[in-house]
Amino acid sequence: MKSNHGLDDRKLKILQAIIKTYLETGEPVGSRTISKHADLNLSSATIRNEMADLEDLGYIMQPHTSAGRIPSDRGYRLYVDMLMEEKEQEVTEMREQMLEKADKMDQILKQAAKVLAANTNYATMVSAPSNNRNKLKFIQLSQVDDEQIIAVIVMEGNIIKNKIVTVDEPLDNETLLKLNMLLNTNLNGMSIEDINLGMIARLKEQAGIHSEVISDVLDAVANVIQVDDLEIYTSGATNIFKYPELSDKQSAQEIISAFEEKHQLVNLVTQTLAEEENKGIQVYIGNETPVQTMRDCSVVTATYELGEGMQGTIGIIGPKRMDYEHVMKTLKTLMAELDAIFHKEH
Amino acid sequence: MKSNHGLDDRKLKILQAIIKTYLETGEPVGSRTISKHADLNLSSATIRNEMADLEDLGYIMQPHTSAGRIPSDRGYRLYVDMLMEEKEQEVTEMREQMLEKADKMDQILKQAAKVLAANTNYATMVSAPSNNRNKLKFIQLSQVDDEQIIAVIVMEGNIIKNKIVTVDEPLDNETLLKLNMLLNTNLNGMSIEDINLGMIARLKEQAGIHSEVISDVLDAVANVIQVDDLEIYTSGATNIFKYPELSDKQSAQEIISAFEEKHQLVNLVTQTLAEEENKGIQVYIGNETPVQTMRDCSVVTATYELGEGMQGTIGIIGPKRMDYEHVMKTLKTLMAELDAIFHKEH
DNA sequence: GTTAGCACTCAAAAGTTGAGAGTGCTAATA
DNA sequence: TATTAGCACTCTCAACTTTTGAGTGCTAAC
Repeated sequence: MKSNHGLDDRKLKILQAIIKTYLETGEPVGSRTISKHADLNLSSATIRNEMADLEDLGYIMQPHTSAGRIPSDRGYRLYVDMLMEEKEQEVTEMREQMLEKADKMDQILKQAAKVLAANTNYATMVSAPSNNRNKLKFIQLSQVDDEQIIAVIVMEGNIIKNKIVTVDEPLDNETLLKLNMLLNTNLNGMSIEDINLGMIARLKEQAGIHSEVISDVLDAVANVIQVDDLEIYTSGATNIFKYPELSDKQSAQEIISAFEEKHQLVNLVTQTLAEEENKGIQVYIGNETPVQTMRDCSVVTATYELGEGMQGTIGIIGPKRMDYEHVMKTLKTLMAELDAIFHKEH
Repeated sequence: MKSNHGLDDRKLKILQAIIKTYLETGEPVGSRTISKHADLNLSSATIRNEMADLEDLGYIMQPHTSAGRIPSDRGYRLYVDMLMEEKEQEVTEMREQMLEKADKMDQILKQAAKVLAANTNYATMVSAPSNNRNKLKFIQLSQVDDEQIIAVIVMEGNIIKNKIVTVDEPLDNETLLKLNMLLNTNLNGMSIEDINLGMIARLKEQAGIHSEVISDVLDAVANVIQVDDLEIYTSGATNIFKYPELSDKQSAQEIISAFEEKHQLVNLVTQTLAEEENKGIQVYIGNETPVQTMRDCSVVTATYELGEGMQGTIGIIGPKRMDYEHVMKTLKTLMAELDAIFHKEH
């Protein structure tokens, strides 16, 4: 009884057995089922007594009298916490930078979501790393036609953004060269957070009559890196149909909507990134979730880092009776995999 | 009895009444309901006789004895064909080019899908125009760092693509300039279909020792414009939950999957684009659909053209008892709207 | 402290019934 | 001859009842 949950060893074992069985079947589990469990040799009657206690303590509950028991959110929580303790040390090491070489980052992340979904049979999401602290690596303006200039912005990690800027009259080659020089010497290595008003004023001043172009370009830079621009890739939303408890019309509609309108998932990302203390894997059970429509689900998220404060989120959404053990293992593997990919194609 | 469907006027009217009523209610419609219809003054008994005929002819059917009738695919087809005839002339004019100024084309199309879904309460998809025949407008190589060159490719309609090319050692400024000149003078105004082996050989020859870079860039061009790259934006997939006949687990799962894995929708796009004769609006009813998973739906598609053979597809997917009239009208309006948007921001 | 046994509860599945909607057929009507 | 009224019949659906079986709590015995 060292932990603060106030359960003796036997109760813990029974609780664990209940949860595991429930994870497999999705049906309330009765005393008889548990009594047949190999490792603890107890009659169903004894189990019943213990179950009554566990229910009083709030770890399990009955959907109705004379049904078996199902784990409560609190029960899940205890179970997950125990799992976490076991895995903790292994988890920490996997956060490694997978920076550089990501021309096709979007494709890789999309694929990651897909693989994860296929592997777990749950719904998954992967957010692209936020670019707030990412540094500018290269900016270039080019004249496309008489009225249009294209600004190409490349950031660390080879994230590329473009913006068409419309001008009244074409800029001559020399001016373009000058502006490019100006932008690159001043902005190289800066993050969006580094670019303050003073710097902007300075740039504009130096640009002279072309300050407007600079303005537009800086707008583009800011815009391009905006948080609400946050790309989110999803996969396997329809997996929820595999779990009857989530696939009544109402729930299915809500959950799938969230996956369709990805902005609903942004909460999940920001929340996950906000929880500093636990940078590894996080589990939201039922009402703990930041996304209201997923209150009947469990959500497991992990933060990955591409170095330099660029971090993204991976999430798995499934029923509360999710196979937490497998999910965590798979998350870890995926991280390793991603790592390998980002490094392989040097 | 001018048309070849072999129905006299009265039968036609009754069929129409049946279909319209069914579109509203979603329930099988009985003879009594129709007999109360204002414009044809007939007793239910007469209607029954006519209904029996219509059933023999395959236009309607009974889900079971002593239920009302529902339209068969063939019935819908006739109904839709008649609608089409009415609308045909108006439809043709709306195909106008909405070329130029589409830096944010993707956002506009995404929004278009959303609006369409909100307006119709069906699921919608919008495909970005295929770039097969789109012309290159501007290509530029720039050195990003020692090992990397970025190729920026701008096409008519301001569709921008990037590709990072890795090189063994940095190219000096002069070489870059030369290569840029080479690429632009040769490729400007060409479509991907225009670039043949001869041209490639010529380019490589002129590039001398840097032919490899040219190779990579051309690969990039080809890749970037690939058909399977076909962007498809979707919205309102969960609308299908509004139609009981589509929202049993099985169907919902299948349909929503198609929307999630957009590649399943590619068929729809290619098929639509393939049907040359009818460039306006197309309707696939039930089994007519090119997407197997939508065999219980109706799919209405329209082709839009951005000039120069760049065309995309808009699709609406809903139950067979779709409000065809409204859908077609909305499709038209959307086209007009898109047109306005693409021209407003000159 | 553990267990066997029994009465009790409840949900889900399987029947049962009645109402309602709709049909097909026949005979009467215009 | 085309239309209609009327009636017997069919079938689904919803409401209700019954049965079954899993599971419980409690008590008394080990």
